[in-house]
Amino acid sequence: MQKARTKDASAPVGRWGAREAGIIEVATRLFSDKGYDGVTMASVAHACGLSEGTLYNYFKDKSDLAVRASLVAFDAHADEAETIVAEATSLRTGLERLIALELTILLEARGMMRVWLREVRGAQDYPKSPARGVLRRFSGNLIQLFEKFGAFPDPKSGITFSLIRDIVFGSAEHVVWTAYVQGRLDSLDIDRLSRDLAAAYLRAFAIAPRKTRTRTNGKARTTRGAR
Amino acid sequence: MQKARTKDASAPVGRWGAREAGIIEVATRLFSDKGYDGVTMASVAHACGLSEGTLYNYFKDKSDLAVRASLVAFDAHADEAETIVAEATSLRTGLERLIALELTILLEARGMMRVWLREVRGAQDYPKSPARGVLRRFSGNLIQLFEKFGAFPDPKSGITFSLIRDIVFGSAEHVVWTAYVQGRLDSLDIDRLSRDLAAAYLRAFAIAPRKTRTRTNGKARTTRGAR
Amino acid sequence: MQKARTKDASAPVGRWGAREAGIIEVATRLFSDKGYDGVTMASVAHACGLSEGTLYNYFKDKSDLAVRASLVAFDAHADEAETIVAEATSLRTGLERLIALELTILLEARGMMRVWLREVRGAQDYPKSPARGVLRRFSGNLIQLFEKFGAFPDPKSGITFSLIRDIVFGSAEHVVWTAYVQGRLDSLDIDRLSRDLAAAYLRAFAIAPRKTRTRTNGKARTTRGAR
Amino acid sequence: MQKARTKDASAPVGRWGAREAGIIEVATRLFSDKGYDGVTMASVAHACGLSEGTLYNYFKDKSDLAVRASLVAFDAHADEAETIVAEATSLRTGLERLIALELTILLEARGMMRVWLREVRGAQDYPKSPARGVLRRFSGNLIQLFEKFGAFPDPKSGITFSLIRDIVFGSAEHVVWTAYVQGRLDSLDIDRLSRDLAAAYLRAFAIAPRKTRTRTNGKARTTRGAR
DNA sequence: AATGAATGAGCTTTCATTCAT
DNA sequence: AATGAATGAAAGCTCATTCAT
Repeated sequence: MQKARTKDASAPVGRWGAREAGIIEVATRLFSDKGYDGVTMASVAHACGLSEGTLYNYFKDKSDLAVRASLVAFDAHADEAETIVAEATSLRTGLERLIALELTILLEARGMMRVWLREVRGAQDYPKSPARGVLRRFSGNLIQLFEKFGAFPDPKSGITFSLIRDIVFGSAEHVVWTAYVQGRLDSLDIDRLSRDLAAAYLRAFAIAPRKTRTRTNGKARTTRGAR
Repeated sequence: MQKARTKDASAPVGRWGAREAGIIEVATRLFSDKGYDGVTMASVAHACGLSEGTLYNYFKDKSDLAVRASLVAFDAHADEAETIVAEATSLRTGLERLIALELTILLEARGMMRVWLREVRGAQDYPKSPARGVLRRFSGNLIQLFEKFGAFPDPKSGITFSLIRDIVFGSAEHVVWTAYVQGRLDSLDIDRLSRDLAAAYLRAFAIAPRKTRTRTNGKARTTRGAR
Repeated sequence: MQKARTKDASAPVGRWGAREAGIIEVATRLFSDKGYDGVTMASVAHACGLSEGTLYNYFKDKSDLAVRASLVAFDAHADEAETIVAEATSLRTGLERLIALELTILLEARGMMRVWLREVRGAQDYPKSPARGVLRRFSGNLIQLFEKFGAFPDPKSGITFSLIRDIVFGSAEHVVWTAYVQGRLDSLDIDRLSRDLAAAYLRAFAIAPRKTRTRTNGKARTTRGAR
Repeated sequence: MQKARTKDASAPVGRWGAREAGIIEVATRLFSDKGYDGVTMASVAHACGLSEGTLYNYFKDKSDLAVRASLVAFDAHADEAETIVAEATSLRTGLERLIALELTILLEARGMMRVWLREVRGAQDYPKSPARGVLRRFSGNLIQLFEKFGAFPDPKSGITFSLIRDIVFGSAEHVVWTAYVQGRLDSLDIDRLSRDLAAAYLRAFAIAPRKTRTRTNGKARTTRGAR
């Protein structure tokens, strides 16, 4: 799959990499706008100022291009998410920023998510490793945020980190989709939405501090402690 | 295939309806599995044991087939949802059952939702009335459930009914999708999941009784009753 | 080709003939409006209040229907032309009326002419006899009109009856077609056009009286002699 | 067929143009023989030794192919007509040559006229400019010929330039069509026919010199002035 | 005779992919 | 490496025709 990199590690790779990166950048924009089926290889080539055949020197086929573009996109997003978690000074603000990030991604790259889901997660035979890794890195940040602040859902509540992830990401997706379908994308107030959703989630996820963390006031303000 | 007009005079309609219903049933399964673009008219015809042209005796075009299939599916689901709301004795149990219904639908017809959104809601020229009506009837039930029990989100929380709908449906979709991708569909415990989610939502949606309702003891079992 | 007429010569034939005539009438209207390719057997059946299969009890196939309809139409037109010739009191007025008839036919049944040309005259294997006969009868009337008044083109002019027929019919066809394409059909003044064209033709066709007719003063003013 | 890009740098355009021209040539022949509906893209491709898809690299769709083929044909013809008018030394000889040209065109491309009328003049949305221009250039030459020699129909005769055009073109079309149907195409004597028709038309169109032209000796006899 | 659902060949068009240059 | 013309397998859809009832 991977295009045979030249033996020389220096410039050629860079050159080559630059060309590849350029294609991916263009393709990402197109996929985001029009979705997988709405993009033709010809349109990608044209937008790159290349010929169709050239694309096949860099990517095995259309699916490969989509997958690689997805990986790059998600990799970047995962980096942002990581930064958010690292810089977070409270669970609440961190959560707000993660939600805002997710909403922004969906807003800007609605189609890319579909591509990801369809081509990456959907393909059984695709080597899961890189995709898995990136996805894990991305959605894992949400969990790490909670762990960073020693916030764990009460086992009795049935809420798991996995469920939290589904709720946060699923809700965001549906919110954006609904807005899109109703033609309200422009009026989406991401900041406000993120705050409201974060607050709701913190109420929802019966959060309890974990013993490992030195929590003086332990049990009491679990929910509130999330502030 | 078989003409088989029964002797009974009213039968033809039934027969014809049966054929149509049969096609819709097959198409629903295919759309659910593969999505709109993944299904060809030829594949539907083949799966029905019919020729391609025959489909066009029953459905104007592919979009019409998808829309009609969606309507049938959602109509049935809307009926179920209505019953649930009507029979609900508490907000909590009603919510649990609505969530369970949604999870079940998604489990059985994952792709159909997409088809609906794409072909029905997306098509500007399609006579909105039936589609709109069905959709409203379906997703509206969630809201009606809350209203039935006089439960309204606190305006200060930023939570609206629209947001509630997005959270409930979006989360459900993502939960099922994740389970599907991870091959855990069979081990989904819908009942437990529904209970846990309902409980989380009731905590999340800062519910307050509404003054307009003359329910002297009102406040009592609204927010708290939801517990 | 001909549908097996029932043995009984009386009513059944009439009945059957009436049904057939009805179909032809409807088909003629449709062909005239939309042309051969613009008409589907289904549309004919629907317009007749019949089912598609029934048409095939009366007509071998679509071409047969078109041919038979053409024959009927041209037969009727030939009758009209015959009447015009029979009633004509002068070459000029007779010519005017024949031209007017031709223009009217083209105006009302533009598509039918095409059908005739395509399916009847174009088909090599179709038994030429009936079609040939009708056509001869129709276009032959123009020649008979000239003969009736002893008007024969001067052999030295190169003008033959065949050429006269081509000029008269060809011009009419082009006039109507041009008007149609330019959307001026409604403003066509058939009477005036017929008069002007007839006059022009009489100037054009160097007409000489034939000896057989006792018209002593014949030769001189050909144009005027045409009166 | 053969890729064969010549070494010459300017050649590619030529080559490409040659390929396109080759397709148009083949298509023109087919359209001429069978008419628009009688020609399938597959048949064109096959006749070119190309695959169907290839046609779409050169032409947007079937209509585009027909239109472009028409334009090429009419453009060439319009050039010829222009030359004839420019070189004409008398109305009579010019008219004879224009008629001969028209007869030749129809002989070679009977069906193309229909395609032109249907696809080019019939299409409202087609950029009228090139098509309009070519058509005007072509049929306008007939009128310009008359104007060149100061020959204008007598207003009282009802004959207009538009009608002259219809008569000349319509008659030619019908003459060729009749000959075709009767299998006499080979025996058409175009030169003689052109002379006879031109003479007839000059008798028919009550031609008068126009006052605007300073032709004091206009000498009255319009018919004769046309000589 | 009449029906009309079923057929299936055929149409136009798209597009991922290949390969000679 | 790059090109881009050529490919050909689908796709959605239409419609004349058939045939069991």
